[in-house]
Amino acid sequence: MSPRTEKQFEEIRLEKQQLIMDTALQLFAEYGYKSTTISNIAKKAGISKGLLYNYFESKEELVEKILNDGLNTMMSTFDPNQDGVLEKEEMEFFIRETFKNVKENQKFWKLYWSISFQPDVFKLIEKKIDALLGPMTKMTVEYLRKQGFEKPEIEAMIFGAALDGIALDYIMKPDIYPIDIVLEEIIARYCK
Amino acid sequence: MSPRTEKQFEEIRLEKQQLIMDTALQLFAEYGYKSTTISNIAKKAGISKGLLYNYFESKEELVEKILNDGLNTMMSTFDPNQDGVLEKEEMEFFIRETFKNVKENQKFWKLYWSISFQPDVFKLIEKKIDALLGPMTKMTVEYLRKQGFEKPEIEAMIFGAALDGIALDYIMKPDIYPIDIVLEEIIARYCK
Amino acid sequence: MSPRTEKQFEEIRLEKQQLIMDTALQLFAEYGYKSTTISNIAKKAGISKGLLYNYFESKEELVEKILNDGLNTMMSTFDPNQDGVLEKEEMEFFIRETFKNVKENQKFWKLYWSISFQPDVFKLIEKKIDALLGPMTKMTVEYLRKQGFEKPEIEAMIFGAALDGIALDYIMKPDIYPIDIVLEEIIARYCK
Amino acid sequence: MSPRTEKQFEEIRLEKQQLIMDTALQLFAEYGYKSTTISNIAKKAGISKGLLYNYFESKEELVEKILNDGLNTMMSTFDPNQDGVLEKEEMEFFIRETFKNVKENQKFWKLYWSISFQPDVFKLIEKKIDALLGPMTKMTVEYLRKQGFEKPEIEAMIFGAALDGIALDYIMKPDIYPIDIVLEEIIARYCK
DNA sequence: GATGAATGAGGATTCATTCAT
DNA sequence: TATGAATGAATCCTCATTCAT
Repeated sequence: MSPRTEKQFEEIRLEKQQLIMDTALQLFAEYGYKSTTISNIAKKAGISKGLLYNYFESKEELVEKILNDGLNTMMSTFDPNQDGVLEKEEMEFFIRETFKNVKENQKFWKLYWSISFQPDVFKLIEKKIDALLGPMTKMTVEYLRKQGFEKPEIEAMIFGAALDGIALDYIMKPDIYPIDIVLEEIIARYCK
Repeated sequence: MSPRTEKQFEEIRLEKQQLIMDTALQLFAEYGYKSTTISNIAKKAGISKGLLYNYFESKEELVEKILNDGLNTMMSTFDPNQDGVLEKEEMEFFIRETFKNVKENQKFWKLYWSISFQPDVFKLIEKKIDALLGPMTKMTVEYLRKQGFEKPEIEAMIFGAALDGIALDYIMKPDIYPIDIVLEEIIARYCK
Repeated sequence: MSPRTEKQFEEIRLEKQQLIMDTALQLFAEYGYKSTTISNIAKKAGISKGLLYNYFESKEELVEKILNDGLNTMMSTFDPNQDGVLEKEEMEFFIRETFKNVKENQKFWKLYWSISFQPDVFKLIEKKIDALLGPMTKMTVEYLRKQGFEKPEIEAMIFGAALDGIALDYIMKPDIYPIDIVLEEIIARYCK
Repeated sequence: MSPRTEKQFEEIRLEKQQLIMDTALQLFAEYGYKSTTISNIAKKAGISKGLLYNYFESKEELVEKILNDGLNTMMSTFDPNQDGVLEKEEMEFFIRETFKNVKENQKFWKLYWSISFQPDVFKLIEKKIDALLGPMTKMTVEYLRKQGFEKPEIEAMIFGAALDGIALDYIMKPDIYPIDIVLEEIIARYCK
């Protein structure tokens, strides 16, 4: 009879918010952002449309939060000790973690790539992406220089492109892509 | 009412059809397929919506034709003598042509990538893509084996991923991406 | 569980009810009835939506009670001795009281006027308004006749319109409208 | 078989636009702006919802255009020779025209008054109203001064309030309000 | 061939109200 | 008494597509 405590409400909110985000991510990844409707999400999550708007102000805010969450997870694996310098072990760790992340969060990556080509949605995370990519590239160049690569700037481009391409190819055919083997080869090539 | 007149009509038809496809591609690339409306296309092409439907049965058919055209262009550069075997010169030619194509048809590639993550649209060209990718991979593997790469299957994956990734990175930042230098490096690495 | 406790409960109930009505009136006046949501009211009053429905059965009942309260306050200033006849002093008293009321309850008047043009809401108080206006007009006519006006029926119309118009103009620009001066002029003209 | 000419299209557009505006005004006046839905308007106008948006970008734009049209009509009757000075005949003309307008366009005036208390809608025409009212007041004051009124500023307030109030009272009870008689009395009082 | 008015199903969003706790 | 999560009908608006001219 007594009302729920604040803590109980907080719990409900967190759980339901996560449920909505998970469901939305799943559908966004499967059908694309534009082709997924709020109705679809609500139905699949087993809630009403109205409730979704109790948790997210708009479809845009929903996708933005999903993207931010995913990006934060990814960021945390790059340069863990935050000293601006990548050691060989850190690079290997980063590659392994990134691909572990890609494997575990295929849906996020599908969404991310798909969003990349829809300016009206991509703008929501553009700044964050830029803030993320700049330092990563710089540190990668320095790392490759230290590793003795002759043209580290170009190599960084190729390295980055390879990672992007591998992730992409894997995402598109996860069942048949031999990602682990490819991954070991990349590590052997760049972290020796 | 001479035959010439009919021929002219046919020419006009083809020109207008091309105009519509060009305009649509431009908008699809800039705003995404879903965010581009038939009205936008018609207005930008300077024609009426009705006329557009005189040339294309639906928005889907329009994008399908655009994608098919682009894919055909690309296919023609791979294994030009159609003997199923890639020589070093052919591979170099293919890489150069592909990237020339990427540079010249950025819009097509943007559309292509964006479409890749929208199953309801991608299904329109899925078969064609698969028919294209299978032989390409096989031939690339053989090529790499001939070139003396130890694990040609894995190398083909990395090679393909690198090309994909480079194309992607370039498409997203065409103004700052040093595509020519990266390209020469790739050729040096795979066509020596 | 002494009777005092119950009385306190009752007091709390009344206080809270008043709080809700005050808050609602404020928002109705500022944003209009339709543009004010139950959520807005509850948040501004610092209570939950559920509690609001504990005090009022619906948004309509809430606005109805607010309007009734305001009208009752106003009625009490007209013909205080309830003899159906207006003396000069009573008329002056009425005018002064009315405008004191208008100045003190601008929000109520804003709501009242706004409601007047929304039949679905106005119907809630229509009867009361008619019951109020009929006698007022009649008594005003008699008063003006006694005062020697030639066409008291017409004059009553003009008199009423002037009061309405002044109230309206003041409500819309309360900071710059010289209501006191205008008021004295009206009194000078009709209560000499 | 041949397409409609531009002129024909223009005609259709003008007619239909007017139909929509007329229908909308009727419903806005009868039920209020917020209580009138786009569906209501479309159904009553015998068109589809979509078509309405072919003519007006939004419900707001629709009401804005209706209000602007009505205000323009009204403006044209004030100070017809545009010399910034009101002669007795001009004032009489203005009063007569205004009330003719009020009688003929009751719906517009109902909408106008109702809108006045909904800031989110009123803001659409606020500037225009202010630009209209300033000069009108000033010219009225000068007129009253010329006419020998002792406190022309105050009289202008009362005059304006009376006109507002009369219009309002008439609008609310058009069937029983003796507007013509009241009007003559006003003219007799202010244009002698 | 060419036009753009017209349709209507469908999508995002709002909000009064209910109800389990 | 008090809370706010939850509902769903209703609202504004969009857009691929059709069709009379």
